[in-house]
Amino acid sequence: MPRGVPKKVDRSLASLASLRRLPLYLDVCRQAEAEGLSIISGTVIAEQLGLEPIQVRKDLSLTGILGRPRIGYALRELIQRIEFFLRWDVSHSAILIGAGRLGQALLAYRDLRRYNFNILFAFDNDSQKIGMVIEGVKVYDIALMQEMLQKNPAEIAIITTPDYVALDVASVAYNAGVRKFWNFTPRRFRLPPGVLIYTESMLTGFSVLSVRDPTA
Amino acid sequence: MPRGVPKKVDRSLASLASLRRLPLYLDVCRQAEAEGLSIISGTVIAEQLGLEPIQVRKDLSLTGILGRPRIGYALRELIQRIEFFLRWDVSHSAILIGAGRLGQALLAYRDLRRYNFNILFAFDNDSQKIGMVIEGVKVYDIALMQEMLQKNPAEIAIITTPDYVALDVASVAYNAGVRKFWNFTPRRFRLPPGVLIYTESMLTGFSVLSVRDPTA
DNA sequence: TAGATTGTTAATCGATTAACAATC
DNA sequence: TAGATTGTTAATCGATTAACAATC
Repeated sequence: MPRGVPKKVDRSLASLASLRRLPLYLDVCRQAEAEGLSIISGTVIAEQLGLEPIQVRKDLSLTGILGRPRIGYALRELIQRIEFFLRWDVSHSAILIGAGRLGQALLAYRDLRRYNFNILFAFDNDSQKIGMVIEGVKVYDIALMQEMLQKNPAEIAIITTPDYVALDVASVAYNAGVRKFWNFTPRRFRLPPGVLIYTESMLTGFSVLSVRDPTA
Repeated sequence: MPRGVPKKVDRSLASLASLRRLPLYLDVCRQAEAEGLSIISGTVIAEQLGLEPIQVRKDLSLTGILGRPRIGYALRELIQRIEFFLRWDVSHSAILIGAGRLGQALLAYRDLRRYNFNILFAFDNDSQKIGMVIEGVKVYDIALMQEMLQKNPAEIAIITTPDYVALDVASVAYNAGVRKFWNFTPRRFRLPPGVLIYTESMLTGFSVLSVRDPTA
């Protein structure tokens, strides 16, 4: 195939499934690089993840990278292209709503930070927590959220409140301009069109674990 | 279509996608029941979740339920059939490895408890935490894990440790007979065949939130 | 060179959606 | 009854996998 021809990167071409696999490839690549390698083949990536090589190649082609037959992909370039494709090369600002145990666990999640996920502020309604600094992030009174968001726009709102207030706090953030929500409560909610809500439900993991047979 | 004919329930027919939607239906049904309804149609469920009615009907048929044209499904029966299909009608025993903030958040996750997810013990290597009782679950020295597991078999091991010990603690649990793992660390690991590992990675959510356009 | 790996085009597979008779 | 909803069969859609020429 012709080399040196830049391919167009179209993020809308990526399926949800591909989007979920790309971080896995990135992880394998980073580890390989840490081990001193400078080149990696799709076959090797596939092997480490228990996937098919063709699937890896197809996914990687989304990033526009061109590999060398018989050799593989240049590691550094591949890492950069995956990060670029996922937009992890630029900062993503976020606020955390609900500074309980789950929220605090997220504040401490190293990999998010490493990939430019920046939590600006945390909010809570518990006077015990207000004023605390957790993992370098200060906790503010939730009553100040709308005002603070208007002064400091954030791309993403993380919702780690009790579920019965999820919609309320999300609505406030929405009114202050937030259009992406990362919902960790078991309650799903809807907002006006033009909003992206990604819900992490523990129940999906539990359903897979209870139904699937490990020996199958 | 013929009514009163019992349909066979085959859990292996369910795709991962269907398995993820079933808890959503269950949630809608429980809410409807709480509101005093005794019947619900696939159309209404679909509407509340923003899905297509045909998809809901197809998924629900997995549970073997038969609805009535023009009417819908009997709520109580539907709830029971979904719970049965997901095996949430029987208890699932688990141990928690790593009683940090994330682990504690899971101990407090009400919906898991409600669906018969039973965390028997927690383990940690922090002497500060050993002996504590969190949400009714006692924290033991991780050195006791293998021994305690052999006396009290658990179906699932939840891994909420730092990532660099994930494989180690999983191996111990594996040797003590655990065959299902719920991995909350960003590190993927492999165990011998015949093991089910479900990994919750925050990076998948982040990748979707950073790439997808809310207005699209 | 020989042979492994890439990228593309085509085939397969599986899941979603459409169509529609049955029926409450 | 008329019309909404079910369950099934068929069609469509999209993702995965296979095949294979190009090539390092």
